[in-house]
Formats: sequence, structure tokens, C-alpha cells
Amino acid sequence: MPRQKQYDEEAVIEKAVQVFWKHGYAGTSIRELESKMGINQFSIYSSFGSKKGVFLRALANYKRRVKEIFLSDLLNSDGRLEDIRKFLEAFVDSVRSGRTPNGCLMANTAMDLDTHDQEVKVQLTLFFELLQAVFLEVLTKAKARGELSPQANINQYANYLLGCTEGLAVTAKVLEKEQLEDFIAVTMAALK
Amino acid sequence: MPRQKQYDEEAVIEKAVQVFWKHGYAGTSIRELESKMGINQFSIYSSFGSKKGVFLRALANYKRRVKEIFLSDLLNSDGRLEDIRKFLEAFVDSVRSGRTPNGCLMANTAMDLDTHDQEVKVQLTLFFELLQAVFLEVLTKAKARGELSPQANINQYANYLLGCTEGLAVTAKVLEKEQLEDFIAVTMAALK
DNA sequence: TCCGTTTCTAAGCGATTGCTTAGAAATTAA
DNA sequence: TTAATTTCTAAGCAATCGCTTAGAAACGGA
Repeated sequence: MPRQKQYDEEAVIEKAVQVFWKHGYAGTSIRELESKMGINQFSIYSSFGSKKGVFLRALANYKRRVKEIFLSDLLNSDGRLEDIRKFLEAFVDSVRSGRTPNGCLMANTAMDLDTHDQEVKVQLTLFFELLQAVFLEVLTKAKARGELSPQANINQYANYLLGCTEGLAVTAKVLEKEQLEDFIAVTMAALK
Repeated sequence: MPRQKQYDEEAVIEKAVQVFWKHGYAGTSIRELESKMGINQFSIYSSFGSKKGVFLRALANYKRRVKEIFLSDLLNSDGRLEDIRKFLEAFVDSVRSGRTPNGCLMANTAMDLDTHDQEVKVQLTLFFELLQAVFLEVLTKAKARGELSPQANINQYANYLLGCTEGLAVTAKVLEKEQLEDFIAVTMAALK
């Protein structure tokens, strides 16, 4: 067996996530990926095939990280609506504090849709399905524990929360904190 | 007086709007603008100074057109909440039918924010302020005519509707019609 | 140790990027 | 008609785009 790679593919993809998240697909050049990933163009192309190949792996990596880090509290929730509120507020805070100043990579990519193709759209759909499923699970538990009425249409609510979350992904970048608080307050008040 | 321009600046900017709307700022080249605007590069640079100059004029033109065409029913509303529902549904239908398949140029640009600068952000803020103000006016009338309770916090509702509209701008491109209907249904049910 | 295989570096490919410029064509006042 | 002024066409600028390649370096098995 010959020489082995001097880098870990998952590790360099994490760097690529940061670049695409910040500049978008069209705004990211192979030269910048080369610099930020710390490997040269030959390695990029031999590991991922193309710029789009890097992007697709970056989307997959991003989804996994969101699931592990950002959705963990919701996944472990025992059905308190307060956990949903905390999730929405944590998202806003993460954007506004500068920790994730570029919002949601998936939402950003959805807005850029024309430039991408079917494979990208599939990844976006899978991500949104994940988010909807997580909301649905919390809402199911909330109904069971009586925080929602027995008549509540929880599937409808899950789609609603998905839409509101994406609304935050846009507005968190532009609106004032008070406006975002208003948005979240009414969003939560709608669940009953 | 010498030779006069063979094109109307507003007319060619309308073409530019379409291009930026479809491909985003980074994804649009001067060559494509040249082709779609129907004037050559010299004319583009002598009229608008730079690619960003074209973009800023395109944003201003887009805002004016949204106000004239898309917001006119809301601006003429006498305060029926049903008019707000119709606005949201018209937006979804416009995206899904393919009439405006790329959603909202302002929301798209907001997601692209890092690549742009302060001047662009100012335009986005002004646009969102316009939308919020239009919602606020309808809600004020709705309160006066009794469709909302006297205790309703209409400023809070206006910020909420702004957020939900931007949520539609993202999700209308990806989700199924039923999911979008769920979103709108709960959004409207929250107003009381 | 030498071979076979792979990764690495670094240069370079043609095409395209945003933008500029030289000179011809067009328009109006004198 | 002439002179002054501007727009137009078309070519071209350096820089960067995504991607490829030649050859040196690094490994594991024999």
C-alpha cells in the first residue's frame, strides 16, 4: 500500500462549510477553499471530484452538525413548548451574537436555488423534513402531556414552526432584536 | 447637444432585475447583463458605474414594482384580515406557478448578505420597513372595524407577519403546497 | 532494497471575470 | 457645413475562474 492522505476528509469539509456558509456557492472560489481547507487543489479534486462535490459534502456535514448540536435539546425534550421557544431564541441569539452570523446554510442555499441543481434540492428537502419531524415529535409529546389541546393539529403546527424558523433565518440578519422578539412571541402564542 | 442615448435607463434596469433575481449577485456576470439588458458594457458602465451600481438600481426598481403591483391590494384594503391571507396566498401562488419562481429578490439578497455591503443592507432594511408599515396599516384598520380585539398588539402582529412572509419566501421554493397552506392557516389564526 | 501505487507540490490550461479604451458613428448648435 | 460633444462598437486589459497535469516525494509489500 502506498502513501496515505495527510488530511482527514471530514475535518477539511468542516472548514469548507464555513466558507460556503459565509460566501455562498457562487461567491466561493476553489482558491479560497484551498486556502481555508488547508489542502491544495489536487487534493480537493481527488477527494471530492468538483466544486459541487465539495458543496454537497459540506451540506451533509452541516446537516449532521445542526442535528447533533442545535437540535439536541429539542430531540431530548419531553414535550414542553418552552423548549421550542428556547430553540427559536437560541437561533436568533446565535445569529445576532456573531457565532453563526450567516444564519442557516440550508436557507441561504434555498434562496440561491437557481444556480444549483437537483442534487442540492434533494439535500435541502431532506433537511427541512428533518426539522419538521423534530418539531412534530416535540408537539406530539406536548399534546400527550396536556400542553396542547387534544384537538390540536400538530402536523399543521409542525409545518408552521418550520416556516417560522425559516422566517427567522431571513429576518435575524436584518431586523432589530425587538422585532424578532415580537415574531417569536406571536409564533408561540399561536400554539394552543 | 450631442447624440442621445438609444435606451431608457429604467427599461434596461427592469431587465437587470430579472437577471439578479434569477442568479443572485455573484452568479450574474456583466456579459449576461449586457446580453439581457440589450446594451453593451460601455453603456452599462457609463449609466450605472459598476456592477454594484446596476444592482442597487435593480433593488430600488424591484421595491417600487413590489409596492405598485404586489402591495396595492393591501394598501387599498379597508382592514379585512382576509386581505392579508390573500396576500400571503398570492405570494405562494406566484412562486409556485412559476411567475416569480425565484421568490423575493430582497429575501434572496438578505441571505447573500456577506458578499454585499452597507449600501445593500440599507436597501433591504428600507424594504422590510415598508412591508411592516403596510401590515401595520391594515391591522390598524382591522382593529378599528372590530376584526381584532381592542387589546391586540398590532405593532407586534406587524413584525410577526413580516417574519412569516419572509418564511414563505424561503419555504415556497422547497415545501409542498399542503405544508405552505398549513403555515398560512396557523399564521392567520394567530391574529385575534 | 527496490517496486508499485498513491499523494503531494507547483505550474499551467483555456475560459471567464469586472472593467477600460481607442476610434467610428450620431446628434445638435452655430 | 463645420465644430463640439456624447454614445456607440469592438477589442483588449490584468486578474481570477474551475480544473488538469507532470514530476517529485512518500509510503507499504516483496
